Amino acid sequence: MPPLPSNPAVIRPRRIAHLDMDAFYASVELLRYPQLKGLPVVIGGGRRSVDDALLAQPERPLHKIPLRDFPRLESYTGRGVITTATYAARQFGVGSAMGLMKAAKLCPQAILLPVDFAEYRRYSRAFKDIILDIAPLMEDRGVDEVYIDFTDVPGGQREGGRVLARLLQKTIFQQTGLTCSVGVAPNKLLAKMASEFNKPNGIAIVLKEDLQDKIWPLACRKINGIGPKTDEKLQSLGITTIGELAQQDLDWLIDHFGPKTGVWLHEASHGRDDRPVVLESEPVSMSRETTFERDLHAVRDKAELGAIFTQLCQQVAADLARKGYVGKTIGVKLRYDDFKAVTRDQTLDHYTADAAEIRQMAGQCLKRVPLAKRLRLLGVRVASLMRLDEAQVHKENKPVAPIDKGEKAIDSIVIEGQLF
DNA sequence: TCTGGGGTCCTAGGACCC
DNA sequence: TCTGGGGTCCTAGGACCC
Repeated sequence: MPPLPSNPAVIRPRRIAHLDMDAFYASVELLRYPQLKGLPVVIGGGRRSVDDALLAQPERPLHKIPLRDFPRLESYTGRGVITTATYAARQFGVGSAMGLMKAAKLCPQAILLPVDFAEYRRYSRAFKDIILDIAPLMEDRGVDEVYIDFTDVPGGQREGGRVLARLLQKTIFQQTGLTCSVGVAPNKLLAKMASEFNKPNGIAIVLKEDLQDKIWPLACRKINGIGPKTDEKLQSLGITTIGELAQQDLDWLIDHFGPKTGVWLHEASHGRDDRPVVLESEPVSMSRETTFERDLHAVRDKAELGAIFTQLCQQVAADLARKGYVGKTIGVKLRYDDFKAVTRDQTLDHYTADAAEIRQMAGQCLKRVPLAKRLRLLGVRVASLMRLDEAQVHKENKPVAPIDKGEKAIDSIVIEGQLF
């Protein structure tokens, strides 16, 4: 067999960057409220408008609001969790995902700001547009993170990527006032780890030959994809660092973690990862869920639950419509007061984005779930999505069941539903 | 006064078809 | 008639990430 023709695009060593905004939500808030700089600030909580007091005086600019007018953590009651905490707040031991009530005990004087996703999304769009102008191969990984393929960007190979990383940092800071950290490496796996090395406002370059010195001493948990469960299992097997993981025999890893995870652990520990930078992707599902202010009972709180349920269905339907999708797998999610969760879903023979139809199907799913225990969360999900424009093409080819139930109001279905 | 909300991907069993 | 596969879809749960 003749040798395959060489493909320079494949052989060329990749330079992949991971760019991570520093303390993104907190930094955006500090642009609005610079008077909070250096203070313990916690962002989180539900939709209760803790900054009503601030907005109540529009003639007073935000940056002039005196500290005493900001709400404090100690006055919070509810089930929210911390989304972000500033460094000053972290000194007190509070951190991401911690319940606000618990945080209030550790640092009652901390200032509590509500999460303002609309504002964070604006800044997210802004910094991503800046990146796209400079380096067009960008993968969106959420509101504050991206991967960027430096390989073919002019200057992307200089100093291992440092020159381009510096340019991105500088431009983003000039245009938004926000700092970020960048890691550049031969692949996404290593780039992600590298971006943490010199936080905040740092750059780290990792080359293939740096594996032993820079990666192997790290805890296994630093690998994106090894979470608390896998880490615990690794620890129980006596493996703490990535280097120790790399020492393990592939067959031994497969025995303990299965073929897929076993191979992946082996590859990751050796710094190997050939995932491409993905520029565009289609959503798989859309959902809405809510945790109640107090646990609700399916029978005793039937009316309240029914109203919430309907609202969730309407929100999902609105999300689908706004983004231009239809779906055919409808499901519910419940979390009981003991925090155990269950899901039920069912697939239709046609696509829909209709609130009433979603409500009806979700109601069917709900009937298959035990409802003796009290509930703390209810969610509605639509999956198996298709873009609306494609769905319409399908519809022309072969007619599907009617999506529009017309004036058959949601209210009537709520009454008919017998859900609780 | 523990533990949000919105996602993706994987596994595993069963149904069903070829 | 019996046996054995493979492939795909559906469903439930769980790990993980931002």
